[in-house]
Amino acid sequence: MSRRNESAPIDRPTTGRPTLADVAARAAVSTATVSRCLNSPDLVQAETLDRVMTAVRELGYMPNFGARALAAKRTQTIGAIIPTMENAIFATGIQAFQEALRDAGFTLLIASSQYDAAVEEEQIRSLIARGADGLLLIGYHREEAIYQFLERHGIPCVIAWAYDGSIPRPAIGFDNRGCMAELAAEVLRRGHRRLGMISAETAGNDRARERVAGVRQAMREAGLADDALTVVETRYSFENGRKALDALMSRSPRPTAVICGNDVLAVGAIQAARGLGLKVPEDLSITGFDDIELATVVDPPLTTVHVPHRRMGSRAARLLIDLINGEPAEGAVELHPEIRMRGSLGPAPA
Amino acid sequence: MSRRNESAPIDRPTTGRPTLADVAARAAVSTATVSRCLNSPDLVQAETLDRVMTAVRELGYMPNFGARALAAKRTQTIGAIIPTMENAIFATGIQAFQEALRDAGFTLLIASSQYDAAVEEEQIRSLIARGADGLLLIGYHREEAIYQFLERHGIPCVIAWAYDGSIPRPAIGFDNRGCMAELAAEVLRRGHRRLGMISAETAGNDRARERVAGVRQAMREAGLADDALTVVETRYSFENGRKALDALMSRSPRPTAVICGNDVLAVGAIQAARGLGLKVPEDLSITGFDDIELATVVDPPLTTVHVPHRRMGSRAARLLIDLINGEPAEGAVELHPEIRMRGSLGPAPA
DNA sequence: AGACAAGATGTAAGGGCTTACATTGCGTTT
DNA sequence: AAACGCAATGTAAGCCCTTACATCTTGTCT
Repeated sequence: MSRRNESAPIDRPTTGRPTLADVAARAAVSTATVSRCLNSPDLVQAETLDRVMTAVRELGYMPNFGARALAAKRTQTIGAIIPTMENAIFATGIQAFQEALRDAGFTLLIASSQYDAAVEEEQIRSLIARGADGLLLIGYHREEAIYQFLERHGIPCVIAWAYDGSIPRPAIGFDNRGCMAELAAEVLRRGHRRLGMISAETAGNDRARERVAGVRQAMREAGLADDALTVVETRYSFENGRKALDALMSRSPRPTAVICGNDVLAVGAIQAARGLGLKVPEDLSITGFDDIELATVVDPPLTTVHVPHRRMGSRAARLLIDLINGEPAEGAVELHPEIRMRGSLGPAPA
Repeated sequence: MSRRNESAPIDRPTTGRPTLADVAARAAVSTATVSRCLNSPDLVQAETLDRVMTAVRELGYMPNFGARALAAKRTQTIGAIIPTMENAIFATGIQAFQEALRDAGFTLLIASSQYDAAVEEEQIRSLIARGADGLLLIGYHREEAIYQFLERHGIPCVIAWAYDGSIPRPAIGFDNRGCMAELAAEVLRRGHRRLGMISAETAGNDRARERVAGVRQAMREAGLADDALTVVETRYSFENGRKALDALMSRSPRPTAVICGNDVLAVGAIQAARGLGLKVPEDLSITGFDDIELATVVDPPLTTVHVPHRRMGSRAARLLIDLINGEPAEGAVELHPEIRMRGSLGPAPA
């Protein structure tokens, strides 16, 4: 008679998922002890721990997340809602965010809102219903009621990809307006006087709005009239960048430089310019924003604003975890992107 | 005295999330009725329904996901584990998958495994612990024990991005080897006799392995010796594509065509070729695989295999939902990608 | 009018886990 | 040797839902 047979509990169910009770029975301890082995192993004697963990392994036991969340009122899960996963803009930052969370024992749940406020709201509810201990959201702009809702539920929330010192909310990001103004100033310094801008849709997107405002600000500072700028709004995609550039170039007089709200649009714009037989930057300068990997892959490489995505992601994680643990968090954090001068920006044609 | 005050329950807790019981009290019904209003509204009288839904709204009630999962033993949630979110390869397909799921009332949970089998396994467990009703996995290759584990737990699972008629498992994908063989045949037809290949790491990646096998198959069929092909393995990224091309070109004799395991590597390769002063396709032909949007953005545009990502995603969703509902599912589905001939492939230099 | 079916609602038993509190068994202290 | 404190473990009360079953109302049929 093998010892293994002896120690197997009589009534071990052979069907369905094993539960804490099954493990407890097999290890001949109470469910409380099994729970402790799993959650705070230092409270339990080495020998007992060993016996329990063996049983866990033998049964292939896996705690039921729902039950655990119900009993413990926390889930070690945090949720992030990003506008889109279709392009690389958020990928790097979120990746870093996830890595930092994992190091701290948290799991990340990601949802994408397609830049739609109603979808975002639904997803906030869904993530909270799923027991998210905290949330990462992109940009400040959303209905006040949502913030109140989060507050009422005691769900900490960090804003990323935007920074506004005047808003007292945990955030990590950068001054979209200021960065874009800086870049636009560089463009103007090169003699460009008629500008085009391809922006993301500004409705419900404060980052896009701020970037447009940044260009206008630089223009005012350079003494240019508002009508020296033509703005086209479109959704992020190569294809839309192409179309938008065609639209800008069909106007007269043509702009000599086109500032794009992000790199994806800028790459589309470069391609369209090539299609029109325009040389970049000799005939037309084009700039981007974000500095995704693609920016150095196109020809000519893109002059753009380098956003420190990885740093933003990992600090967002730290910020959020501090908030969840009730530790003193550092409030809003401002990062300082730098302009990367590359081949797509040149002097205005004579 | 306002009616509102009258109808408010005495002991309505003012703190924390409202529960079913709070709603029930406020609407003066039992918790069972509230539950029915939420889950099968047609079982309940219109007037009662109205009263309950009003209470739900007034309290901002939101069911607790964990409790619901515990009680109902299903979650209307399905999980997907993809190798990476860093590039666009899976983005489109997953997007379509998610949309189809949403239409059917399911929520998608996404995890990324970084092409690491151990991470994938951990994530499978985590998704199941979270109560996923079904799973989407990429490619067939993983330990048999994992499939048994899923079976034991009764979790339906669909494989995507790969199709192998000889494996009796619900799947939707395409014949990676066959498609690549077809493309390679086109390359050979143009007179190329010394080939290079930049592949993803083949360890634990059956799609990558199959694609390499496809190239070899085409070569054998054309009567070429195995050593006419040099393969470099690397992880997916522009940067790695660049380095790999440099490596291939430092050999002698140089290949006249480089077949890449996917479009991201191919774009990197094109860029590196430009850096070496090589003209594509006059001096060197380069091909990709996937036909992501980027393929038409580079210069020259990429000859590649067009994978119908959206179709694959939405049919994967249907397949999985059928399995979950115990309906007769259609087993493995084979899609037929087409080769897209573009500028990056030309005749072998004289 | 009485019997009965069908529809609407209520009652209460779990579902798997965590954790406050109770119990047990030691080694120490005096 | 009695008293005590502490470490290790057990007991059992929830956490918030869903749902089988019981109960109560109506309306219909004969």
